[in-house]
Amino acid sequence: MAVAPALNDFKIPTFSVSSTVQAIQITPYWFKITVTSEGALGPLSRYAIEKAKVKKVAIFYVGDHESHVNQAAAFRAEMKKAGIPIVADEYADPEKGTGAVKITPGHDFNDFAVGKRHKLAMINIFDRDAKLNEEAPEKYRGLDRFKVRDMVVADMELLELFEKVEDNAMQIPYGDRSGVVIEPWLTDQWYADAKTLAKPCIEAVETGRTRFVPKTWENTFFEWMRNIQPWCISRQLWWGHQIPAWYAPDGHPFVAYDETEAHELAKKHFGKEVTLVRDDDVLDTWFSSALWPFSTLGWPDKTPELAKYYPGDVLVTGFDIIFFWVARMMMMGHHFMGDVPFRDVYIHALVRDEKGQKMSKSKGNVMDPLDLCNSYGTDAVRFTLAAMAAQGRDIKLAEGRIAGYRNFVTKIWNAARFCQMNECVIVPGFDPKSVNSTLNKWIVAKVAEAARDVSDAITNYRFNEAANGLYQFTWGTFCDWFLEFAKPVFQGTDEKAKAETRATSAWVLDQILIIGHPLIPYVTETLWEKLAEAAGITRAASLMTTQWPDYTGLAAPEALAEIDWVVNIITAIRSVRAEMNVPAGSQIPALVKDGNADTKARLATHNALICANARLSSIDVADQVPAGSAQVVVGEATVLLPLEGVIDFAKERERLKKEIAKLEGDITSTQKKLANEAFVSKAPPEVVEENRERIATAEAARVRLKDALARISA
RNA sequence: GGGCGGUUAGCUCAGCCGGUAGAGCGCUUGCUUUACACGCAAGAUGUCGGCGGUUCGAUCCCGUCACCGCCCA
Repeated sequence: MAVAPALNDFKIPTFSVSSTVQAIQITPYWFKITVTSEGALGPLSRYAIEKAKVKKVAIFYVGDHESHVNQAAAFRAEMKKAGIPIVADEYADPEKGTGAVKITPGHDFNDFAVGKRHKLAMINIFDRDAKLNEEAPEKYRGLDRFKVRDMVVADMELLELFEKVEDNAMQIPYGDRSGVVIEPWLTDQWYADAKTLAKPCIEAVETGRTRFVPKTWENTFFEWMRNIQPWCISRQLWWGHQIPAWYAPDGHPFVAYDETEAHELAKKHFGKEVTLVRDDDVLDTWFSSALWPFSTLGWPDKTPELAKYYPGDVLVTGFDIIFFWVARMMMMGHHFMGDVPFRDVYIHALVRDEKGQKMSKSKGNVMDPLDLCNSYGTDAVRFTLAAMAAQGRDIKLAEGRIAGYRNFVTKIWNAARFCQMNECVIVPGFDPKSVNSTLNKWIVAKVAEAARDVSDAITNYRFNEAANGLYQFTWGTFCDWFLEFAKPVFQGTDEKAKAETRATSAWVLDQILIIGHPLIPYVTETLWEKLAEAAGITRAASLMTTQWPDYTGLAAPEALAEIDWVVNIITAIRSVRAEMNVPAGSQIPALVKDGNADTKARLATHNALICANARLSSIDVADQVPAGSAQVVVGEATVLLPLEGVIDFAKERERLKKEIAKLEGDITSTQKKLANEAFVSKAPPEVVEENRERIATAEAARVRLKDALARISA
């Protein structure tokens, strides 16, 4: 064993069980300790009864301790006669009780620290079942701690030394599995020199050789590593790596690589062969686990895997593991490999239960991911966790969220089905740069944008943004608009356009699978295979090992502006229809007034598309406004829906007034801002300009809306 | 007691370098539009915890208070 442990004085173990601290009412007992004829020193506070059986308690004073001790000289002499030391220590609080308190260094963490400071005897009064041992007065030996507590009270009452019992809330640890109060218990343990091991790890984080994401977790790491205590590596379990320490008959320990070496050491020490007994304890789980980054790669052999994969790129883990695993892996990595085990440490959110409680196996409040997967699908669960994995925040897992993302997975499946029905088959060698139709250029550019967003987000460990980017593109852009716009093409007669749009659709779907794969691996991998099958091709690789594509050179600003305009005009018309309660099924004509050249051209090009999606019988350019039209402003133009006899014009007037009022509110506040000289002179010019444009746009729209209002108010 | 984080729509949560707030679910209204009702379309909803400060301008920066949570002692 290369990390030579030192036999430490003591450890106060809790048998490696996890415990929950509960506040319970316990009852400090007050006893009268009458020492001499000069009188009682007074009741000792917080006299935890089960510890009082031992004669050799230490009692100490605080504050003005010299005078206290002098005053109590007689008491002190008496205690000394009984072999009980009195010490002065800051630990006792004179504000509470009498300022004098008995301590039991062998049975309390704080008392242990006081005991060490004053070199007091550490007396253990329990056996491993928490029954009283031979250190206790004879009548208590072999009896259970709780029973003895009652007996001591009775005995003290008999001696008329019992003063009172008080209620006092205290934090008591209970074993999570046993449900029993856990008692500190003195045993010998092996320790590793954590301070030495920690030093290079601290430096690694300071110099950025290991990086925490989010950065704030550095503080947690530093705080712990800089104040690190010796690491107790002994565990009293029946399984695990046994501690490589052997004891001679006189108790002298030999730490060695194996038993043979231990014998050699013993022989050197004693000058003869002796019988050696190996320590029963096993190494702390974290000790063994800390070897993981390199032991899994073949260490201690110098394997090619070790050379290639050590150090790793990233460790993904929870913050509660920073103390345990992360720090330990770094210690061991540095010690054995001379380098950090990983470059980045991504601290992910902790998934809590619906009450915000940390899930724990021993607590039994774990939401079984398999159950969730059975209900919603594994992709939905995985996607939900990614979507909620915002940095620096815990996740309270809500099932509604999972159901929502389950729908998303279904949506992709249905989109693929739609593509299949429309013969959108993968065209080998398809070049997205080569597409001619504006619609196809538009979606290709949108793919590039979405892929870049998702990719950036993943690179920066912003998985929620990656999930959101994929979702918005797939559903909000590809399904809601592109496929809808592709429908007339598929049903049309322009074979050339049909072929290109089919090929483009298949390509886009493929890109969704690729960029979506890290988040929803199962549905994407399945579709990846099915789409290839349908196209009669063989994929070069499974989706999992497919290269992330290069999407450079796919931008198309003009196509983007053109189709975005189509989207806007359709949305605007739909909105008016819905607000005016135009029956969803009825096809109505529309007219466009005051459109510029661009608008007129786009209107001509996309006429059928707009009609189909806005449920229009026709849409044409018009100079005249028919009486009784609902009107909506789209950019510089106004769209008119002649609805004489169909709609309620009082309602339409209200609608227009409401929109005008909204615009006027905006205009007023922006004007106010621009009237502020300080703003104009101090704000960045582009911000000032932005506000000027805002006001111009709003005013233009207001003019058009007012016109519209005037037309139907006559 | 020390440290860290949180408080944003009914719920669960985003919001990067200060420039008039977003998502999912839920809700309202209307849809047998031949991929999808796990759907489509349209909509409503916010004193960005309170109070001060810095700034031309604060959900964002600073201070402070309140409440909630976590870690350590």
